[in-house]
Formats: sequence, C-alpha cells, structure tokens
Amino acid sequence: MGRGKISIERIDNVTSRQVTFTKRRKGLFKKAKELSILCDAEVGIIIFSSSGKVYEFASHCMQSLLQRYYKANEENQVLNPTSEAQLWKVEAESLRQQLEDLRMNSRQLLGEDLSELTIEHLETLENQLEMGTKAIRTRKKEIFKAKIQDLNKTEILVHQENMELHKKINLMRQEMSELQKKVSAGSGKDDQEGAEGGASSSKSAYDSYDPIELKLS
Amino acid sequence: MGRGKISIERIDNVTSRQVTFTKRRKGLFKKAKELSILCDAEVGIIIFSSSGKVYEFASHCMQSLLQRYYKANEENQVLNPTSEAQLWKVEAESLRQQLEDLRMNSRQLLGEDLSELTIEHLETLENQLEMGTKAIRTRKKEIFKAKIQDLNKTEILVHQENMELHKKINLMRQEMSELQKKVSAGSGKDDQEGAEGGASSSKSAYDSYDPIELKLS
DNA sequence: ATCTATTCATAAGA
DNA sequence: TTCTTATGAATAGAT
Repeated sequence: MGRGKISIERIDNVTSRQVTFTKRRKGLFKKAKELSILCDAEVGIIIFSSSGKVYEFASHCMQSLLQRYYKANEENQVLNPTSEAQLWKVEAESLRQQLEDLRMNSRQLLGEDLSELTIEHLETLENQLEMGTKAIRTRKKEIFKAKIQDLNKTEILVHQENMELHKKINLMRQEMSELQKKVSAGSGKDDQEGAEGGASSSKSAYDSYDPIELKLS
Repeated sequence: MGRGKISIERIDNVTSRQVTFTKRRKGLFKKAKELSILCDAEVGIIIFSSSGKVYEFASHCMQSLLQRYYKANEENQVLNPTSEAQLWKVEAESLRQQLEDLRMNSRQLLGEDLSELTIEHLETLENQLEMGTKAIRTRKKEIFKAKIQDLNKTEILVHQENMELHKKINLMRQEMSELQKKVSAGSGKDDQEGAEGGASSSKSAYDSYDPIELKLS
C-alpha cells in the first residue's frame, strides 16, 4: 500500500524511518480504536521508538488495563509487580512487628518501660540479666586468664634471654680480664692504668644489669 | 476495505463480531510487528475480548516492555507496581538488618555469642546489664513500697474499726450491768442467779476479744 | 503537511 | 473455520 512495495526490514534512512514510524503508529492506533469499538474489546498499546520515546494508546485506561492484565496472568506467572509488591509489604510488616517486640524487650532489659510489668515479669527479667552478667564475667575471666598465660610465656622467654646474656657478659668479662693481664705484663705503666680504669667502669655497668622481674597483679 | 464500507460502531451480530475480532486482531498484530521491524521500535499490545479473554503481542518481551514503561513513567506516576515492590523490598531489607543487629545485641546481653567481643565491649555490656538490674530492682522496691503503704492504710482502718467495736462493747457491758442491777433489785433469787451466770460468761468472751496487731516484716 | 498511485486489509459471500 | 474476492483503507514516495 503505497507508491511501491517495501520489504519488512529495518529502514536505514533515519528521516524515512521517522516518517514511517509516525504514519504507521497513527494507523496502528486508529486500527486499535476501531477494533475496540467494533468488537467491544479493551485494547492497549505501548510503543518505544528507537530514540526511546514512549507512545501509548488505551481504549479505556492504561492503568486499569494493566491491572486486569496482571490479574489475568497471576495464576500462570508467579511474579508480577503487583503481587510482588504485596509480598514484600506483608514481609515488611511482619518484620516491623518483630522488631517492635524485640525493641520493647531490649528496652525492658536495659531498665526502661518497666511501669506496666508485674513483679513476676520483673523477676524473670532480673534473672535473665543476672545470667547475662554471669556469662559476661565468665568470658572476661577467660580473656584475662589467656592474657596472663601469654604474659607468663613471654616472661619465661625474656628470662631465658636474660640468662643467655648474663652468660655472655661473664664470658666477655673473663676474656677482658685475661687481656688486661696480658697488657699489664707486656707494656708500660700509663697504658696499664688507662686500661684498668676502662675495665673498672665497664664492670660497674654490668653489675647494675639484672634480669627484670615480671610480675602480674 | 472489504465488500462494503462499514461504520465504526459496535457490531451487534455476535458471530460477525467474533469473526471481525479475529481478523482485525490478526491484522493489528501484523501491523505492530511490521512497525517494530521497520522502525526499530519496541511494541506491545494487550487486548481483552468482550468475552474477557486476553490476547497479547510483544515485539520483544511483554515483561521487559512493561518494566520499561513503568520506569519511563515513574517520575510522573507516584505509584506503579514495580516501583512499589522495589520500595517495600528495600524497606524489608532494612528492617531485616535492624532486626538481625538487635537480635545479636539481645543475645549478647543474655550472655550468648560473646566469643568475638573485646574486653571493652564486654564491659559496656556489663554496665548496661548492671543499669538494667538496678532499674528493675528500683522498680520492684517501688512496687513493694506501694503494697506496704496499702497494707498500712488498711491496718489503720481495721484498727479504728476495732476501737469503735471496743467502745460499743463497753457501752453494752455497762447497759447490761445496769439492767442486771434492776433485775436483781426487783425479782426472785432464781432469776438473779440465771442472769448473773449469763453475764459472767459474756464478760469472759469480751475479755478474750482484743484488736489484732498487724505487723509487716 | 499534503497528495496520489499503489499495495494491503478485510467484509461479505461461498 | 477457511478461502475468495471486491472494495475501501493505509501508506510509500513525491511534492
């Protein structure tokens, strides 16, 4: 229908495509309207042009048409937006209720909103709190014990290292005194005095060095 | 187009209407397909026949078309099923997270799942628990005090009632003894003896009657 | 936009 | 239902 036959494939010329789109869209909408009137049907068309613009036709109302469409399909299709929304709504409401209950419980545990509670309820809460406190103190003790053990281990290690260092120092001291003897035997008086002074000061420094006592309160 | 021109109005003949519906529906879908191919557009058609049956055409996929349609309209329309679902979904997820956090907090308050916590965190929990315990004990004291006050009030009332009864009894005793005098002055010996015996037994019963002492531990 | 030659869709009949 | 076909409608390409 037109001056020449065209094959049904994408029109490459942009202008021509846009013109054809406008013409045929109008034609389609007209046909849709005629169908709806002639045959007493409800018709809706949605078109996205290649440029992304939306065009729609609805014989009655697009919203109600889509609602009706979802309703008709809700037995077949598991997921349609309306029922999905319903699902999440119910879920959200249930969660909100749970949260509210738990919040009240927490507040009461922390000593708020107590005015409505019976003595029995208060005693239950008190017991729970005592259990909690007990558990927390137990856990704290555990942690402290572990820390103490750790410190004890490092103390032993440091102690051992200390011992080793002491041994080395003693060895060095012996070597030095031997060296000193040699020096004093084979050299003049000035040198001996200077060497002895150096050794003496060194010795006093070693004496002040003692393994540190690690103690835990 | 056809053997004769028709006016666009509802076809009364049912058969004719159904035939026309089938033919024109086919034609509409064909045109829609051509449009989508020629002009590189996305087209969707939904038709409800007068008998309520659904017919649909989608150049690509009805679901994605409708999603795109809602997205395109979501600035204008406040509420469409898809975005509503999205909204509730986000809400539900947020609530679920809050609930999870609060549950963990509650569990930790009651002494569970403590293994991952630092000393500092444990001490915070301990303090909270102590505050809670304190508040609960304060509340318990309040309730007990109120009860005690209540009991005190009733005690005083009972006491007063007691006093009143005592006074009445004393009055009655006086009246009786006066009556007895009159009787013994104006009648024979037998009557006097009988009356005196009755009064005597009454008196001993009165003596055993004393206000009850109400005391609270 | 508007026009028109041409093709297409379809109403009515078989 | 399906096929046929005369006819009016839709529209491609030109203006």
